[in-house]
Amino acid sequence: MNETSKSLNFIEQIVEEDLANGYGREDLRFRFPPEPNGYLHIGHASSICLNFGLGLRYNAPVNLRFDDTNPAKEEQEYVDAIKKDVEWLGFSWDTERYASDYFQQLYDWAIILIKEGKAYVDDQSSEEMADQKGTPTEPGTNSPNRNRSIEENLSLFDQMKRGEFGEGTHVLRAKIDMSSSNMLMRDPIMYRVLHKAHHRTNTDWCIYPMYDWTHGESDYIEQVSHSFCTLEFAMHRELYNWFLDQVYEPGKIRPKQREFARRNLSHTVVSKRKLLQLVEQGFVNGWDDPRMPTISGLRRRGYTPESIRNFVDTIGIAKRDNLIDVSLLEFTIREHLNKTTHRVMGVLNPLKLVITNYPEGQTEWLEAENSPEDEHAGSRQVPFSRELYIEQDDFKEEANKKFFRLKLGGEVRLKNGYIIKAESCTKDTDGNIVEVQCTYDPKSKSGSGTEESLRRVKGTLHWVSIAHAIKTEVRLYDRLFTDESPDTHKDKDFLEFINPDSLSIITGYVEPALKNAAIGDRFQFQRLGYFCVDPDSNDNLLVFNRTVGLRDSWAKIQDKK
RNA sequence: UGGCCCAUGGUGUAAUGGUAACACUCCGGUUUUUGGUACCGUCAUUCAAGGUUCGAGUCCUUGUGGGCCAACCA
Repeated sequence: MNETSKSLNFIEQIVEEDLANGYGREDLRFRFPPEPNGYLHIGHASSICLNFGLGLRYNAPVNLRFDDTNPAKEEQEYVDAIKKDVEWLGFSWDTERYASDYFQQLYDWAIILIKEGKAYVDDQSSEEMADQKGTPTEPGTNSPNRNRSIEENLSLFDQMKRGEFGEGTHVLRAKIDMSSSNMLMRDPIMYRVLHKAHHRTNTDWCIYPMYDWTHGESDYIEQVSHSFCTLEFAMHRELYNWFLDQVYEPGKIRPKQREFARRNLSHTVVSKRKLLQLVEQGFVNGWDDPRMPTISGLRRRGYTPESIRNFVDTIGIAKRDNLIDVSLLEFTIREHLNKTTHRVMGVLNPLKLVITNYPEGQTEWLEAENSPEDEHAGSRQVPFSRELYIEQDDFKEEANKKFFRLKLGGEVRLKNGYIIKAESCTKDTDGNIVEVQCTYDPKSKSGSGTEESLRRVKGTLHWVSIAHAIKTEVRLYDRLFTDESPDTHKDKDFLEFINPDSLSIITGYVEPALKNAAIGDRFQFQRLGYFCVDPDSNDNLLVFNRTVGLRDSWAKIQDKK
């Protein structure tokens, strides 16, 4: 990681400035603080790479802290998935923390606040409190309970803790300023009553701290130096600092919150709430559905950690609203897979090709290069015979000069094999071409060095020998939404933009070398794209996911017509 | 009609008062036994108006546009 020539993003600059102003390098500490209420998505990858990247850059510890203050939404399943995803992306945390580890400390501090007259118990309804809250343009009014005695507050809060009150009946509020221009400073709630079991503390508590009261104090407990979050928390900073003021002791590290813009990806949604909706309402088959922008979905789709890190690095960190084109993500995965995958042949829309002058029953094993990008990748043998499958798109009875593929009377090379010439074709009663008959030039075998083998023909087709091919299931994915920014329409729900054709499942035929492919293995199906073996595969059936297609300039030429 | 934040090619990000650049996309071309890859090239950028300065994308003012803020969510 030689970053010397690379410019710093504004977050890195903040750290650099602190260092320049005397901040101790050894005092640097960061954290990645997910709430375990859903799976991590590509947007989180930015935050992960930012925080763990800072840790790597400064050799500083980075904690993985679960922000688990709401037992109503959080589950162990999510904790496990998050840990797996962070590790898979290639990062190691210093210590695994939970905000729930700090419930006792938070409670003790809350008692102090009450004793200092800085917090009070309110037993009004949420509606009443909302009314008193005012609006962004009008100040709020004080709660009638705002000036309860310290003794009464202590007693009430104790009763809350002991479970004597029902949910929604009592809260502990910080006494700050009901007329602040910042709504969050209008006596924010610190604790609410929740008679729910927590995934870690079980039923030890029935009062749970709110985000604002928890987050900054957790940073402080862990002595995190820089606490980076997304822009929607910018207004929370004032409160974050106010809460810190209440507990801060000189000499300790005082965490600093700064905000950056979350990354939006085109043609999808990057919000745990909306992704959960897609899962729960069955628009996708789970959080790791390959169409999901989740880390687990991308992993199953065939994305590599390297490509995601490279993507994140390319899109950078800033403060303005953004909508990153998914084509950039596709570029980074193609870039990595081009260099790392072996080339194989598979046919997705088969058209039977019969080589009429090739001996019946004969099989010949042709040598095929595994990767033109890697001279050490070696080669393999591919069976060739009289009856093959080629792609339906690769044959036309008649076509103009721009069509480099097979047409009647025309020649193409079969990749790694021979030059063939289409002689005739047969059709079914509906006029669909069902078979092509051709002849081959026995002297044109690839790599044989003969004059005929060196002849240049414009088109090269991939193919499989019908008798040797493995029948597989292939899942083709398209963008999940038809709109580039489905959740930013004020008058329309994002679900209205679901792409009904985001998944199509077809039967494909691949060369026998893939017989022993393992789950997760990635390949380039030549001329088609990158594919990986899905976990749904079993001994009887290989299932492939198309990670991404190859760039297709022929398709572009077609589109123009 | 309050507060906070933001504004650089189609997209994203740099330029830290001194020649506006990089990547992706788009378009065109060269090479090619993948219409892939690689390589070359074209088009295209500082929201507006004032001000400070020898010099402003950068600093100041005002406007305009966009985002966020009134969950016992995070």
